[in-house]
Amino acid sequence: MPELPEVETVMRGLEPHMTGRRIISARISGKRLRHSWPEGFAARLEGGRVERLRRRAKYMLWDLDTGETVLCHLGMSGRFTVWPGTQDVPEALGAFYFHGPSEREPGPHDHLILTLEDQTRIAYTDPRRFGFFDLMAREDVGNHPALARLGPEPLGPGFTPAYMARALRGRRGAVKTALLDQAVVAGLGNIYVCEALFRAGISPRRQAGGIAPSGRPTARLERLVTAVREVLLEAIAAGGSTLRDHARVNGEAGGFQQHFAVYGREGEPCEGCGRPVQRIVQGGRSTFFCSHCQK
DNA sequence: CGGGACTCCTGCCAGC
DNA sequence: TGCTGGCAGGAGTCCC
Repeated sequence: MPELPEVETVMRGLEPHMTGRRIISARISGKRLRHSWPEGFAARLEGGRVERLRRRAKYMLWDLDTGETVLCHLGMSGRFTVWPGTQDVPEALGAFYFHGPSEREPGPHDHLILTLEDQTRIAYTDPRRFGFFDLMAREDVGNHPALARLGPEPLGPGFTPAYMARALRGRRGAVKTALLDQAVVAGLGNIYVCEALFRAGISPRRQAGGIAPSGRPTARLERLVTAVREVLLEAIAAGGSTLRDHARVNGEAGGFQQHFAVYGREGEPCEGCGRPVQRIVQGGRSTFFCSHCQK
């Protein structure tokens, strides 16, 4: 699920339920996710009021009035589900994650369940356990190892053709691999890199440094920056992409997967030229592209 | 510093 | 029907 648009969708879904509310109970599965749970994690959340939700790249942050900030990454399969306090647990989701509205016993892949002061319940579910939570003083957030070396936000002012020219100059690896490097630009994943390269008409196999030989912006870089921004904004507007499960906190699917031009479409006709979309492997991960439309 | 291989974990699907 | 291998939206570590 989670690249930048999916994390943004989840955060927007959680915001109206969490912002301004106090956490009265936090329960963790105790199972190790990508990292061990921080010392005293649940106890340090309980009693805290959520002041603000933020996103940085694929990370979500919850600022609490205790002075601490929760850092969360969804990994590959992490998702949040919300049950507003005034509402019954939805039937379908209840069967899947909880055993019933009264019991609300956690399912096997629920790792964190919050209860807020108005009885809203928020569950974090993650079968593969590649996600993680951390907790730190708010002023230390920027120094957290996961955040300290991230590149600019692709939807922020720092992501420009001039920046990309400097960032890619001299890189000998493929441009596709460079765009997945969170130190180059923070928040892109496999789907949106494939889609952006298709829109920009750039071959994923092209050498990254070859797009910016002089370290100055080029027409290709202009197209790339524009394509990345457009694909992300469209995906956010569609509520993200849902491949195997729901991305949104109310259980509804995102819709952007309907708009994939190349991702997951090996063998299907390219919407530009009709030739079959190809799949190759780069850095151990699938790349989908059209070798005719992308040069 | 760059980059490829490998790793963590479970679920799902195609193919036999 | 049932098993097996491959693959999946991420990212850290190790090694060259």
